Amino acid sequence: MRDDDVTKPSHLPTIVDVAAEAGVSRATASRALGRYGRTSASTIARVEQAADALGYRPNELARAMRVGVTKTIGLVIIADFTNAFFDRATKAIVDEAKLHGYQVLITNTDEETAIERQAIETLLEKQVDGLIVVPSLSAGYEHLKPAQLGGRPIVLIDRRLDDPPLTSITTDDFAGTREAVRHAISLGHKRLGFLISASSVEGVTDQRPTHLISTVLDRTEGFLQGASDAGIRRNSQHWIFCEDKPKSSEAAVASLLDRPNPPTIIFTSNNDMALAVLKIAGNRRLTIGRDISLVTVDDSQWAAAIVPGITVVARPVEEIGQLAVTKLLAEIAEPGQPIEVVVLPTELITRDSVANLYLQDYRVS
Amino acid sequence: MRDDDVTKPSHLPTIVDVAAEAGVSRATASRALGRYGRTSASTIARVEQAADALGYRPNELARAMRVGVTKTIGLVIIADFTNAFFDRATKAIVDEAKLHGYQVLITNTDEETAIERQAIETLLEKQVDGLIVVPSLSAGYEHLKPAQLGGRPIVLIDRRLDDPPLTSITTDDFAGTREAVRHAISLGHKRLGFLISASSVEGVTDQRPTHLISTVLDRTEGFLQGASDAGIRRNSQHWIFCEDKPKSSEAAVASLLDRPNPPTIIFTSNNDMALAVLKIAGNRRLTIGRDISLVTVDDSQWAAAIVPGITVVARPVEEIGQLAVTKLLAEIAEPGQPIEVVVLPTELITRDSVANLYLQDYRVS
DNA sequence: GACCAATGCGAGATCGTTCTCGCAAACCTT
DNA sequence: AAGGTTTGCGAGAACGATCTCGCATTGGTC
Repeated sequence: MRDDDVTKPSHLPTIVDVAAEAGVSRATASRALGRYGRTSASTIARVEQAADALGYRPNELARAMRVGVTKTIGLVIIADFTNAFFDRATKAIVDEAKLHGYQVLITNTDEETAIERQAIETLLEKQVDGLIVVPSLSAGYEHLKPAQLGGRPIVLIDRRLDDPPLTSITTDDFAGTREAVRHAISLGHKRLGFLISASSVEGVTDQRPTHLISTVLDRTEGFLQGASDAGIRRNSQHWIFCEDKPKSSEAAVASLLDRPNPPTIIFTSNNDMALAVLKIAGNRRLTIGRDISLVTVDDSQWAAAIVPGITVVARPVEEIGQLAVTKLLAEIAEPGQPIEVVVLPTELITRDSVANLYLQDYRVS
Repeated sequence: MRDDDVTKPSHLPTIVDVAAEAGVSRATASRALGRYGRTSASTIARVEQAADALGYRPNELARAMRVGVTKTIGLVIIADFTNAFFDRATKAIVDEAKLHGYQVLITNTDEETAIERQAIETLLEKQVDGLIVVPSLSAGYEHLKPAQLGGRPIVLIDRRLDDPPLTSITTDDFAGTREAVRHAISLGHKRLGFLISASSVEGVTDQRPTHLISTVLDRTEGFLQGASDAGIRRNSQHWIFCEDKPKSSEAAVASLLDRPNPPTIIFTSNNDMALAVLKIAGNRRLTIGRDISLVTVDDSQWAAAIVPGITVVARPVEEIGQLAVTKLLAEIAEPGQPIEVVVLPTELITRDSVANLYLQDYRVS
């Protein structure tokens, strides 16, 4: 470690410094460090010694430019890391990528298409090798078409898209929610409330929005199917669509509860909305799992820990992240993989948030 | 939009293609697009037209190499995005960075120094302009010294470090937890339980570990000070150190509760541990805020929504993230800023998880 | 000793930008 | 009309790596 001939003060050592130190040419130094071509053992040793004497670190930018590969993938996710899904997915993706020697450049759209478009643009300019995106709700997805991506592969998570056909990793939310509804019905619930997140909506509405992201759509259809399978009449189903914000969700819960013949159970399409139910129930001194029941999509630590435990439709979030990365890297390594729409199964985890009405008929109003 | 003269099938358009299309030189095209130097209005128009006819997107790698700036910062965080702190911080950092035209390359160490060192190495090779890191517990921090960083600025969050003196953004956890203890004591609590996260520990122990990260240390000291201020005797303080894992935390809670003269309140040093308390309390049919009280550090959505609401020492997490980014960018823009140790205030948010023992003396065993 | 193959190494091109510099044409100014 | 100044543009170097190619040297074979 010859620390300081202070000839060039800043200026990080480059490969030419290493070459000079070892008394060889740039080419030889590169070959020695990169272990390709033919180099004698002795010069390899000399170059390596020179390299760490100087504290040489290769400039990945230069390398990337030459070889055309950055070993970086871009992740475009909607903003809410507080959302139980996206933080777990992010972690899984970062970890899995690292396992394969990739790093991830992360951006978030706030569910806004303009930002998403911009984010993808920037990522592409930074020459990411591929993209993982959860597409925000939008009319047009032209910016996700292969041509716009400069041939760089992309995989979608959480939500599928029909128009530009793309590989996506999703879950069978239809079956999952249908199962949840069946479970509730088997416990005697007949008046069902559905609290559906719809970012396309302002505030709260009974009207079904024109456009729902696939995840929400599947959940909605699952609820519907489960209910109609059991012969639940349409007027015993309480649908309500609301914006994905605490205020709106809470208003929606309140309005559900204030209806004549209110639901005995509320299904929510994500964790944040489940919290809204908890909050309003708490305000009204209603006990979850007794006075009002609750099932939500996505498991979380708190859902398992609190009393009563919340019954959930659990999705294999980590698996989604891992699969997204492996599929993406496969396509990067060998372009031309078939487009794949992966649908993973969900799991109903029953805890204590749905009351057994057969054991407490007297309580039902 | 002349879509396809299919002369060169792949090969993204570069600036020479744009120049050719516009009938000017590379230099002129660059100048026109980059709006520097002198270029006539008409050629600017022509070049721009050519650029978007071709769908030209600058290669940020090449640009970065030339100008020596990547507009990218590296974030090295410990793994747990599920941890209420780190996911919020990440979001805040990503958002704030975007606001300034920066993107963030994210990696996580699993609280392991070797991984942290490696992660920083990789980030530096990718030529990030600066680093934000939450240092993992470790003996040596040589890899955080300026020399090892090639002069690139760094700011720490969540935890401060004494040895290499570095700019850090932290909170006054000492004062925060002391206030929490005072609050509990004012409500009649005299037997205090402290559940302290210590990643350096295996399982559960009463012995104070040799090394605690600054955050945990401050909280510990704060508890201690609060207790001794009120004259709480040492043998009424129940300390327990445990690994930051669900299993260990739950074991620690159980062991606390099983002591002779068990604590009436448990302070936990993070959210995950608070969940452990909730869980064990639930198993034992103990009601939080009545049979056992709870205060934790860090607010979260669930802590506010559940019944009873959890009293917390809230930290301004988003502000930490924002400040970290602004300080870092300031140093990037103008190196030589003084080292700064920012300590932000916390806020005690009282909800219903700590029982008022003066109103229910009869319940105290 | 002559020929051929194998080996080790260096010169130089390349990736896609930016930016300095100099040159020519156009534009004043007197 | 002659000089100087401005303006617009292009040639070419630079950033820091990789990698092809060819040249010299070595080694082996008959």
